[in-house]
Order: sequence, then C-alpha cells, then structure tokens
Amino acid sequence: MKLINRDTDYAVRALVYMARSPQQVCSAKALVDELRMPRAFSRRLLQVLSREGILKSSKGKGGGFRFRKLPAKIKLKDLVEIFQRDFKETRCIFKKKICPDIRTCPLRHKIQGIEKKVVDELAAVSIADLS
Amino acid sequence: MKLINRDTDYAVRALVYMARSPQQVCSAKALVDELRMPRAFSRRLLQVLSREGILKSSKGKGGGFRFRKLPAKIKLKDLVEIFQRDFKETRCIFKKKICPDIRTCPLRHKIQGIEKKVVDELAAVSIADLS
DNA sequence: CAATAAGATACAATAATAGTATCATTAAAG
DNA sequence: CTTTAATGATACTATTATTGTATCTTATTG
Repeated sequence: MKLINRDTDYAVRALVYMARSPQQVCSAKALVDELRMPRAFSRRLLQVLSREGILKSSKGKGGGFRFRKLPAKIKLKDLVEIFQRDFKETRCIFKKKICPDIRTCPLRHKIQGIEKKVVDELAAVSIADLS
Repeated sequence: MKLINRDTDYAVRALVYMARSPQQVCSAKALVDELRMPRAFSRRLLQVLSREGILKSSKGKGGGFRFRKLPAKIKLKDLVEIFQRDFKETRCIFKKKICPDIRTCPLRHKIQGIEKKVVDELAAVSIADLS
C-alpha cells in the first residue's frame, strides 16, 4: 500500500539510529557506515531534516548533525509531510471534468474520512516510540 | 495521500452510475456519454471489471455490461485490490540490505497496523453505500 | 593552509501511471 | 447473409514520479 516511501523510511531509520546512539553528533558518513546508505543519499537526507528543523547542523571538521527536536516530539506524520509531496491534499483526479463538486462527492467524503484516521495514527507515533 | 488511483476512482463512478441507472445494461459508450470518460479507457475499465467477476458482459448489438455481484456486495476494498497492484503487500524497501528481519522491525510493525485499519475501512464501504 | 564536513543544486536512470489504438470475435436486426 | 453495434484481447506511447548520483561551494577546526 505504500503509506511511506523510501525517503521517509530511511529518515526514520536514521533518526532511530541517532536516538539510540550514545554520540550526540552524527555525520553523513556515520550513516553510510552504520546503516549502509548510499553516500549521496545520506547527505541529501540529513540536509533536508536539518532544513526542516528536525536536526541542526554544524559544518567543518568534527561537525555533523544533532537533534533540534526531542525524539519524542518527532512524529511519523512530520516526516511523511516532509518527504511525501502527495500526502497533504487529496486531489480529485477528475478536476473540473466529471466531478461536479468535491464537497458533495460521496466517494471523496468516505476517502477523506479514512485518510484523516491514517493521519491521526501517524501523528501518534514518535521516533522515541521506535527506539 | 492517494489511497485510490485513477482506475479505482473511475471504476467507482462507473459502478455508482450503473447502480443508480434504471437501465439494466450499460455499454462502454454510455460511460463515454454520461461520465465523459475517454472511450478507450471506458472499454478497458469495463473489461477488467467483467474479467474480475464484478460485472458480466454480453457481446453484439444491444449488448453491454450488467452487474454480476449486487452493488451492496461490491466493496471499495475489492476494487482497490483489482486496480492497485501496490495494495496487497507492504514490501520492505530495504530488502536484504539493512533490514535484518521485517518481523522484528518496529517501524514495519506500526505501519502494518495502520494499513490493516485502512483495509478494514475500505471493506466496510460498498457501491450501494455510495449510490 | 590542509582536511573534514555540510549547503546547494543539478542531472541521469528507472519504474509506475496514464492514455491510446488496433484487430478479432460475437450477436442482433433487417 | 450482410451490416452494425457491441465486447475480447493485447500492444504501444507518452508522461510523470521515484530513485540514485555527482559536483561545486562554504564553513570550521587543528
């Protein structure tokens, strides 16, 4: 069903790894070594987490990434929102063509109810819960 | 979030249309006219529903498709299973590489729990409910 | 200033989805 | 028995999304 994609999946693993680790700082290289991620990928992943306020970075020798938010405050929902563009809105596939009004469409109504529940579930799980 | 894709979406609309219609038989052409579907698409859609046992078909002049199963017995889950190949199993993205065992992975465990709930929700909605 | 690490961004390869076209077969109507 | 209206089967192209990689710049430490 693919609720989560590769990026989210790797992000969770990286963050769980960091939460478990006694070290405060984690470099992109550490993920390559410890989680066997492709190097280019590990770089990109950590950069995004940093830009989005999950981690904070320090450059230069001995630098790397550390948590900005507490693991207990980082929810699966946050990560899915960052890494899955399709997550935020339920677009109507039919646009103007068939669907007269998304608000009155019974299918949309049901589907959105289900999606709402999924979001609530994802919001209830944190990195700390997985560590 | 895209729980359902285009094919499922169109299929639901076609079936709801048929369930509402006083006519017993519906041709591919009727969907083109009534739901403004692309012709080639309407053809393919009805053929699949027929092959999968949702509809039955009759060839030749005056032919078309009619329900084989009662609308109340056709669940969203059935349609999603037919039209979305990704639906059935949660594959582990990491295969042999990182993930030591999918059964002990806490992320997978949580995700599968959520997916289970989605399936239950989809199994609770029928075409008749939407008509 | 040399080495290490992140910042930013651009590119290429692959896979999934969306959309179309064609020829064969069947059945009813005249 | 020919015409017409319908489905059966299948193959193909185009578009979009995902996945994976590379490169050059900037900052920090020793």
